Amino acid sequence: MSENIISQEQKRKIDWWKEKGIEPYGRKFLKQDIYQILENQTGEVSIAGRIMGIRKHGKAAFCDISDASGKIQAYLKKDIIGEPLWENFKNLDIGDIVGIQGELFKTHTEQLTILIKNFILLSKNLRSLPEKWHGLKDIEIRYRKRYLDLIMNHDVKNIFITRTKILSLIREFLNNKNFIEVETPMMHPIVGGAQAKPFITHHNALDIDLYLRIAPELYLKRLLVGGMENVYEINRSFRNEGISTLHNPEFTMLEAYSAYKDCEEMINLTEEILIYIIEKIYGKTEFIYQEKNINFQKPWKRILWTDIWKEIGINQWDNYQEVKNKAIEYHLEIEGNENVYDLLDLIFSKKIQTQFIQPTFVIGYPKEISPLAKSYKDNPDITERFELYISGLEVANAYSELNDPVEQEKRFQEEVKKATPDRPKTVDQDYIETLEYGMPPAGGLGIGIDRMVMLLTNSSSIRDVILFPLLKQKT
RNA sequence: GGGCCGCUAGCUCACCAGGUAGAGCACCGCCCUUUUAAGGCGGGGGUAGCAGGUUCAAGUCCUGCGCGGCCUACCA
Repeated sequence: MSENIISQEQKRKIDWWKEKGIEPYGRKFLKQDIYQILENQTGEVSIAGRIMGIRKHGKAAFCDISDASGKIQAYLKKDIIGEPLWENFKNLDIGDIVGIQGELFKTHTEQLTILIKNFILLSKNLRSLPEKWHGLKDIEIRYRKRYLDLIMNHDVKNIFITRTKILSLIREFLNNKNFIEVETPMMHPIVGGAQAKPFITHHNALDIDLYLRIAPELYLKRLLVGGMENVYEINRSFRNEGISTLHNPEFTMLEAYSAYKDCEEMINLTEEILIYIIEKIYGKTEFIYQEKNINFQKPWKRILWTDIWKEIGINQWDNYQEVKNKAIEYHLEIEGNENVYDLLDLIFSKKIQTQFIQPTFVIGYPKEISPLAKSYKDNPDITERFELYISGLEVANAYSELNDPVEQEKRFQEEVKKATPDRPKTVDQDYIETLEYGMPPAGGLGIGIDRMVMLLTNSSSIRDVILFPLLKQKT
């Protein structure tokens, strides 16, 4: 891909308009939405939009005009608009933005068309649009120049409209349940709330390093202490890790917390939210993702995390040798320095998770990998936590929140022992102090919005649901 | 980070036994007043991602680099 240079022809055209005394970049124009016109089908109309096609026929021409709401054909006749406007028209190109006034009629083929009586150039396009038939296919250009992707590829626009719709539906659902939407800091003095490498930035006036948040969790739970019983945030988190079809360095998460609830109630909430959205988007509780039908009719499958290991023949999930043998049996690549949790995660992500096509709650994760979750009363090694898998993708993570400050401090200290330079860990004393004031028992839920949008728009890459995914700069 | 693939006109793509670059759309000129991938005739436009190498000769073969895609490794 090379930076294209504005051609002599295109410069000549700009000059042509200027010489005519017409500003090629116009101003406010009173327009109707094309969609409305297509609905009403009659009368004098005024529209504005981008010229997507021109078919000239001697001293007449057809144009396709498209705006945010739709696309309509316009017909131009020299003997109606007169010589001067006809000359102007000859200096329009595909891609120009114009305002048009005219009257609706139907062509011989019964196509609703605007008979142009007057038009005005509102913005000159100096670069030729991608090819009208094949459109813009180059994936790199589609991501780098998303505006072209949106102009040329109708489906792409729909994906982002659906994304916005999903976000409104989530807010609508939670607001109706008396949840309060809040905004918490994006810049954190201490890394917390998840296991991930953070981005580091610096505040000059305070002369301190700050971390872009990897999760909002600890701030949202401070709000539980403050008496907000149902809170949520939908916003970006940042993780300084690899980029893939499932990972973008900045991504959007929903985190919701509900006081006096627990993990089990978060399962209900998760089911309700998803079904609410899916029914509003699809009008039913199932849809196709990547050629597989996914059915959200309740009850959704539930499986205990500990039972997963029994099912594949591991008697003691915390028996390192037994787990390692299984990993070897599966021909998984291991380096030797993994602990038992690493190996379990490896087996899970390679061999187990991909099988959970239908919505599946995996319930009861070990304490060691769940530092913010409350343990079961009768089993201190396992926490009241679930992850939801759909089509092999981890979509949600939730648990009963640990609200015991003494226990939380111990857990933090264990985490600090696992810290690496890449993944700094600090005991968040301020958070411990917050818990010391008393946090109500609560359930917390996190949903990866981008992945959910992927599922609901049948997108195979996270880049297809993020308007401007991070790409390397071209040098 | 590793593996595979791609990068040719603004866009979509050809040419690939190495012989000095083509088509369609877009753009320009002429003809055409109900087309819709409108049509007809003519025209302009390319340091073939970048840098080396092999060769009489490289878009084509080799090496390195850049960017991207897919797979793979870690976080959601």
